[in-house]
Amino acid sequence: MARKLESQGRLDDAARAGWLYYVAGRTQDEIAISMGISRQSAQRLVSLAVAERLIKVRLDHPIAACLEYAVALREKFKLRHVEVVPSDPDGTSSTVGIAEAGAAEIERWLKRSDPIVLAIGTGRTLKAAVDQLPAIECPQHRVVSLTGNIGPDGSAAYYNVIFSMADAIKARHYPMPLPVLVSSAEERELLHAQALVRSTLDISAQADVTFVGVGEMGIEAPLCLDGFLEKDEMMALMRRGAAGEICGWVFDGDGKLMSDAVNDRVASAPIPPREASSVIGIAKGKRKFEAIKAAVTGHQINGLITDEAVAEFLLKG
Amino acid sequence: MARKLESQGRLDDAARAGWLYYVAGRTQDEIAISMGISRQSAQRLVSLAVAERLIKVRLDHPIAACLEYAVALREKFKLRHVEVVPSDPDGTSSTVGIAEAGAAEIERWLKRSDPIVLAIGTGRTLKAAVDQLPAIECPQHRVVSLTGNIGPDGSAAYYNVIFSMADAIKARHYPMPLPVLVSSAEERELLHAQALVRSTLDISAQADVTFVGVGEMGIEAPLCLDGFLEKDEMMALMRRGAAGEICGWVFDGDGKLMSDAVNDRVASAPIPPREASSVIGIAKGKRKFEAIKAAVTGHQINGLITDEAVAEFLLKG
DNA sequence: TTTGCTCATGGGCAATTACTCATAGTTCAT
DNA sequence: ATGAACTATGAGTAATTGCCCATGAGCAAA
Repeated sequence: MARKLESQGRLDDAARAGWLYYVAGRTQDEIAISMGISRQSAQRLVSLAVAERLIKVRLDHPIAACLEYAVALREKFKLRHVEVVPSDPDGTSSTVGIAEAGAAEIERWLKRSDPIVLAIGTGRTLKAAVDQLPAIECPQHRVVSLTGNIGPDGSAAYYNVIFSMADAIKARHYPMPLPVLVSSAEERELLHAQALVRSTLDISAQADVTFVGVGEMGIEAPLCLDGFLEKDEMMALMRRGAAGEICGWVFDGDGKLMSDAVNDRVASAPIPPREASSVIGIAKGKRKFEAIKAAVTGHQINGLITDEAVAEFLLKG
Repeated sequence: MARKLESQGRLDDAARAGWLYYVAGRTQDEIAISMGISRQSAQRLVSLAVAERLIKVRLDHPIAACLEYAVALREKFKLRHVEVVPSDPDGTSSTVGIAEAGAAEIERWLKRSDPIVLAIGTGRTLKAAVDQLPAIECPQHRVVSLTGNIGPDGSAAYYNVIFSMADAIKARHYPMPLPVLVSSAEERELLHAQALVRSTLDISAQADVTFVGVGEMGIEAPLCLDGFLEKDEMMALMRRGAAGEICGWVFDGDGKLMSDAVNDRVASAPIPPREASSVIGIAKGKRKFEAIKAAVTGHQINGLITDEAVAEFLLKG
């Protein structure tokens, strides 16, 4: 009884100390004096108030929700790095917000003074992110492309990510003079045997960090729009369970790379190992929901930069 | 890049840093590393988040002493709702603590799903409370001002409570384009006859809950500081027995509205009926002792949010 | 009464945070 | 272009806080 009252009184004191500290903004010394206790006791009361969750802190800013999503996603999918940007309610652009966040993350890596190998995929989102990079000279790093920069018609690349990037940061760069998809597995072997391509592939395998887009399936998918896949090929792929692709590598709903004729024709470098390096996907948008979910589920990527809408979807299931 | 965007981004960063510091409990060093900035910059962002009121702290614990005071006050003055916050021993601010408590109570009403009419007075304390409100959308409610928002010199309001509030909660709002005091009873009638003012008055009479400040008498009183009353008018009022005012309505030591020339000039809406609705006063401080006592004694208010010092005073007499 | 346990306390110290100051970069008016 | 005014930055330092530990009070069981 007395014990109970005592500890009740202690909680009251904790509440009072916590109030004086967090709400009134007094120092623990002042609190100690006004409550007639030692500073250490005041400190204990304040931390007790926190431990007992008497003190509720909340952040009144759109960012708050994003940060909470990020923590939850990192936990749920065992990711190394997650960034969630606020969704633009009526934004139609698929790159606004996310591009800036992607650029900021790329920049963080570039600012390192020790030399790193940075691998880059392709796609509209990635291009938008790279376009946000400021001109910072990083001659110590190397940038390597995972995917070819040749269009299906033999023309130069659509989303010329690596050249834009190298231009901005003045680093050595290793493009891949191939299309994303070639006509057969045999052709791929032939092309990959070329010395130039060979060295690019070797470097890509050493990547410290990789940034890739995540492509969805469907007749509006990048692979179709850019002419690498015909509509009927795409439909067939989807019937076989394809959920999305990264650098052309098609995976199913569990995020497993498919044993499929299409994957045999992918000329891109393999996605660098997720165990040893950071592979960060940059993607958002309703159309990519399933593709992103599959990618994180199957650990095709171990980092994700996305928006609130995607985060909600991923946490819901 | 636009300056606007820059400072927006800075607030975002501040929010992020504040969240990491207060909610996630990281040190400023860790935050600095993860955001790629110096420790000092991280510290600045955290304090910016506090300064910009992005961080809201509240104490979720009825401190025994305060709770006892509250019960005793509710009993003694037949009040519907009493809240007592701890006094800050040597705090000079007249709003610290009470503003958060006021905001929490306002929030409780706003969270109701059935539409209500919420009436609001004016004053520094009320403004401080409203500034603590988070952004919650309550389009079902209506907010009406009891007092004018025009200064004695014709300028816009001093403590623009209702606009701040409407801004935070996105509800329909009905301000009153009048000064607190006009020159004569006749002018008041004339102004009150205007259609716009008329409808605001009608709505205010239907208020489900009302939040008001309690003003004291004296040459330091709000009415004087804000220029509505000259010093000699105030002195005369006090000689005639004035003890305090709510929305400009002056009452005596028993809390009875005075039959006085000054009250004939008050352009505010009448205080909504205490029998049918909650009228909650928010006030603390030694200078307001007598005014608050009169207000609760005469049932000008039937709810009170105040601090320990006032509670002790009210219970002593 | 003794023993053994729990727990609050205050001292001391290391970690963390707040603040001041000098400097470098920017803006803006001349 | 030039310089004043302003702002952000990093270093350095003082203030504040967090934590470990030895101590002793309170209390229940032996």
